[in-house]
Amino acid sequence: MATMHDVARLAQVSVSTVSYVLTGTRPISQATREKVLAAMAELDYQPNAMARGLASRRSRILGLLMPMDERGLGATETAFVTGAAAAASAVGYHLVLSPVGGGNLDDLRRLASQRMLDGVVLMEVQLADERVTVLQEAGVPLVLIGRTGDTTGLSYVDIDFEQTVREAVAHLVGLGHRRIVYVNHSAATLASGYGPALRTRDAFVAAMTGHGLEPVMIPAEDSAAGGRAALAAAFARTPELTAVLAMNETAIFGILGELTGRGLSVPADVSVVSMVTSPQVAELATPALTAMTSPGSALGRIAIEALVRHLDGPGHERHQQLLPCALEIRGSTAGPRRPAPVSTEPSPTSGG
Amino acid sequence: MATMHDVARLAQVSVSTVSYVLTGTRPISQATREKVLAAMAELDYQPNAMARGLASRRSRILGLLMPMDERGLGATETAFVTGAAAAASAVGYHLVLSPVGGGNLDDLRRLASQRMLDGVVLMEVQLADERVTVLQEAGVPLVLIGRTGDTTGLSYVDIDFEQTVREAVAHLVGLGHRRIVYVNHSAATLASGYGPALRTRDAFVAAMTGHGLEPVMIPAEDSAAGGRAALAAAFARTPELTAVLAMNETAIFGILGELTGRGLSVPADVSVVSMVTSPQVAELATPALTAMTSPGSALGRIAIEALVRHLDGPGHERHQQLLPCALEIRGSTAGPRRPAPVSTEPSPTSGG
DNA sequence: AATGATCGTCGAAGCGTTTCGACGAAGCGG
DNA sequence: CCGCTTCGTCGAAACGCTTCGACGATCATT
Repeated sequence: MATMHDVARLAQVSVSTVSYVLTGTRPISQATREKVLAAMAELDYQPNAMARGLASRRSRILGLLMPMDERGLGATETAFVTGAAAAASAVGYHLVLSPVGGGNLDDLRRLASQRMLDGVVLMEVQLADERVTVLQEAGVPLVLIGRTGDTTGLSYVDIDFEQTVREAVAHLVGLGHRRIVYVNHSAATLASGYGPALRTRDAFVAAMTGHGLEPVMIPAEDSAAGGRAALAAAFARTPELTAVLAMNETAIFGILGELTGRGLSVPADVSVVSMVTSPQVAELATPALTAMTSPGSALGRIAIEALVRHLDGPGHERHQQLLPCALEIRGSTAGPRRPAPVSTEPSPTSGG
Repeated sequence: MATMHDVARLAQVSVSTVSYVLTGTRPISQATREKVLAAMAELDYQPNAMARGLASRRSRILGLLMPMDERGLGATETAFVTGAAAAASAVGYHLVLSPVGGGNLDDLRRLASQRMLDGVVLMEVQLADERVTVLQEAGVPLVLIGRTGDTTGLSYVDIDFEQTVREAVAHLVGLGHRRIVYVNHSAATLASGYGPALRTRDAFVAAMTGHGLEPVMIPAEDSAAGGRAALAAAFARTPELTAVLAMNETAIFGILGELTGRGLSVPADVSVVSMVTSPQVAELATPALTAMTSPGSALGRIAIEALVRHLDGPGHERHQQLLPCALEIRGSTAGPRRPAPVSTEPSPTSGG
C-alpha cells in the first residue's frame, strides 16, 4: 500500500505538497500538481482514512443512531436509513449504523467521546429524549429525525403531522364522511412520549373539531391482532363509523382483515386512509390503500445534508424543517354509503 | 478531551503502561492497573478511535455493502442489516453501511483501499459477482450473505433454498396438492444471475419431479401488479392449479388480490405458501400466510460473527453455512377441494 | 551462588496524515 | 532598484495511540 511518502518521492516533491494537492488547502502550481497526480496514479495511491482522521480531527464518518428494538424496522424507518446512507455516500462521508437505545446512555456517551463520529443523526426521537442531552454535552453535531418537545437550538427534520392529519381528514370529510375514527399507536407508546403518536392525536382532535366533528381515537398494538382489536373497539364506541384513519402501519392490515371478517367492504362500507405509509406497503393491500405517503428517504437525505452543511461551514446554524406526507388516493376511500350533509365551514361550536 | 498522556501523568506511569492496561497486550501488576484505572475514571478518559486505528492498523469498523437500488429494502434484507448492526455492536465493532452497486466497482476499490474497513459483509451477491473479486484483490476479509456460483475459498452464509423449497413442496403435497405453481422473481432477475431465484427454480423442479409431479414456474415482476399478471399466467398454463408457491414477497399480495378477484378463496380453493418471508409480512395478509420464515437477522448476525472470528483469530478459515427457512403454518394452506391421491414415493419417471 | 527465565515497566520509534511557520522567488508600486 | 506582498514549496511538529526492544527485579533451576 503506497503512502504519501512514496508519492512524494516519486514526484520529487515534499510530503506536504502532496497533501496540499489532495486537500487544496494551499495553492499548488499546475506543473507540480500534475507531477503529483501522475505519481499517485502510478502508485495507485489511496489516502489512509485513519491517518487522515487522526491528523485532521475529522473522520468523515457520520453516525445514524437508532434504538433497535424487538420488531425491527418498518418500511418508513428503513427508508430513513437507505436515504441517509445514499446521501452520506454522495457527499463523501461514511455512515455508521449504531443501535443505541434509550437504555444504554453510557454506551452512547462512550460512542460520542471516541471521536470517531464527526456528527450524528438521531432517529426515533422521543418528546423528552435524554440521548439528545448526552450528545449535546459531548459536543457532537446533531440532527434529529423527529423532534423533542423543546427544539430550541436543535436541528431536525420531521414529518409535518399536523398538516398530514389535516389533509387526511379533509379528504375524508370532502368525500362526505362524518364518523371518522383514528387508530393510533398503542397506549403504551403514547404514554412513552412517542412524538408522532402524540402529535397526530392532537392534530386529529384539532382537525375534527375544526370540521365540527367528534374526534374518536383508538389506540392499537403494533400487530395485525392489535388492528383487529382496535377496529372492534371502534365499532363498539362508534357503531355508525364510515371511515378509519390509521397511523399504525402494522395494525392496518388487521383492520382490513377485521372489516372483511365483519362482511364490510372497503371502500363501499368503510373508507380507510393509512397515515405515514410507504407506497410499497399501500400497494400490498386489496384494494390498494389511499394513504398519506411518508417522505421516507427524503427525510434521511435531508438530515444528512443538513448535518454535513453544519460540519463544513459552521456558519449554518439550526436546520428545522417539516415535511408533510402526500395524499395518494388509491382504492380504499370513497363516499359513505349514505352520505351525511357536511358543511365545509367550521361548525359554530368550534369557533373558526 | 483527555489523552493517554494525561492518564499516564496522573497515574505516574508511562504511556505504554496505560496502553497495556487497556489492551492487555502485556502483563501489568494489580497495583499499577488500579492506579491507571483510577486515573482514567477521574479524567473520564476515552481512547481516540482514529489514533488507535492508525497505530494498530485495525479500525474496528466493518462494512456492510449493499447495492441500493430503486425499490429499497424488503423486510428480509432489512433484517440482515439490523441483525448485522446488533451483532457488530455486541462484539465491539462499528458497522458502516455502504451502498455500492455492481456498477461502480471503482468506488468499491477505493473504499477497500482506504484501510478504513477491517472487513466486509457483502449482501445481494450475484452468482457471478465482480465485487467479490475486487474485494479479494484488495485483500479485504470478506463474508457473503448469499453466495457466488463458485464458492471455493469464500466464506458465506446463505439460505438453504434447496431444503426450503423441498419442505414447502412437501407441505403442499402432504396436504394433497398435485398441481402446484411456483411464482418466482422476474425473468430479468433470473437472467441477471440472481442466486435465490435460480436456486429455488432448480430446487422446485427437483422437488416436484421427485414427487412425480410437473414443475410449473411463472416469473413475476416485483410488484402487486406483477403478482396479478403471474397468477393470470399461471391459470392460463395450469387451469386446475390448487396451490401457489411464491418466492416474490412483493408479488404475493397481488396474487392474493387476484385470487379474491376471481372469486377464489384462500385456502379453500387455492393454497398459498410464501417463501423466504418475514413473519411480520406473513401476518399482514388475510388469511395470514403459511410461509417459509427466513432466518433474517440471524443471517446478518452469523455473517458478522464469522467475519470477526476471522479477523481476531486467523486460524479460522472459510465459514460456509446454509440456513433453511422454517415452515410456519398459518391460514393460507389447506387440503385441495378435491384431493387427488398422491404417492409419497417418488414416481418411476424420476428414478428415486 | 551463579544462570537463566519471567515479570513489570519504560522510552522511543513508528503509524500516515495535516498543518504551521518559514523561506526563496516572483511580481509590483514608487 | 528597493522594500512589500503574494505564490509555491519545504521541513518539522503535531495528532494519540500501539508496539518493540531493553532493562532492572524477582524467581525458579541447577
